[in-house]
Amino acid sequence: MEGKRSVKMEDPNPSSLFSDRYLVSGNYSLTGLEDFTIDGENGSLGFMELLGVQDYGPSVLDMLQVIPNQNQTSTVDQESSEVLNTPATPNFSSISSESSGGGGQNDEQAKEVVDEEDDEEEEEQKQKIKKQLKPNKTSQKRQREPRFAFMTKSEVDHLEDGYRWRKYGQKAVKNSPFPRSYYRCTNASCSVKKRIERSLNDPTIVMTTYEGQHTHPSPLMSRANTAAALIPCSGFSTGASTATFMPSPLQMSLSSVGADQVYCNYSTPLNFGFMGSTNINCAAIANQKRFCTPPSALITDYGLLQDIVPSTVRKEE
DNA sequence: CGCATTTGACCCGCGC
DNA sequence: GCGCGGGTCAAATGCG
Repeated sequence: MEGKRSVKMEDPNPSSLFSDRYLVSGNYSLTGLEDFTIDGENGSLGFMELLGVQDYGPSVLDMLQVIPNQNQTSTVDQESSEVLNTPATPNFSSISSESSGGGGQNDEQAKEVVDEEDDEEEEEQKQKIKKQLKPNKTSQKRQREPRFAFMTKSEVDHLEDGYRWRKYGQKAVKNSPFPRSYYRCTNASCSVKKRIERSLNDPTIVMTTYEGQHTHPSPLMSRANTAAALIPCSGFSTGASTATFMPSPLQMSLSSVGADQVYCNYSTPLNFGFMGSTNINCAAIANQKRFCTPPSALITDYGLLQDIVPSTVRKEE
């Protein structure tokens, strides 16, 4: 276990570090995985709350909140306020596309003959089914789950976060050479989605946007909850310390991902305590850490705050 | 064989 | 109304 390290928010050149759009007040202390707090102006859903992790174990991010300035993010706030109370409704409506009519064809040949027509009819039927389903889905304006985005300086796009994800889509992003990937939680009863894309401003930064709340514990968490919580990666105490705020150039990313709240983490979200295997986390962190900006002189006392906001990212818009 | 990924098609909302 | 871009679906494909 490492001793606590305290860091004052105003120490590492806050004017350039933190966007004026994201108000943060108070001091926070950096430790392995505990006693890390950042006080915003108002309380709202925390990252882990939205992920539904808070019920399953201790987390640094339980106490971490980044509150956007309301003036600047009013549109986002409005949207989020619309959906915050929306229960997570599973999207898995079982549609039995089997032809209800059936019409038992005993004769194979007759079946083949009819197949072509059936194909068209089936297509039409499918279209009808779709159209019938549409109003149910869209009669009400599609409600969006609260979103959380955070940024991670990482070589790999898809960061291990303790949950299992299934990729269901990928789209090219306008004005960006990097595609956006869409993932859905593999748990059948869980409708959480996440999007992953690389920052246009800094390709080494991965923007991960979570949408919805997990309705189940992390698969890894259930196995290695205690171990992960008790044995932080001592070699990379960045788990807590890298949670930070939106540098100016990346503010654009906030709007692009449509997140309600944004966490910025230039190391990795991997060792946030709620994660699973410590070994896995450490390895991943070690791998990703190499892409962080060297922290120069502040690494001892200030953790990796300079990692958090590399100078290259702090350029003006 | 089961599950995950890929990828083109489709749908929808929004701005003009 | 139309076009564009974001988001999702689902068949095809890959992989262990």
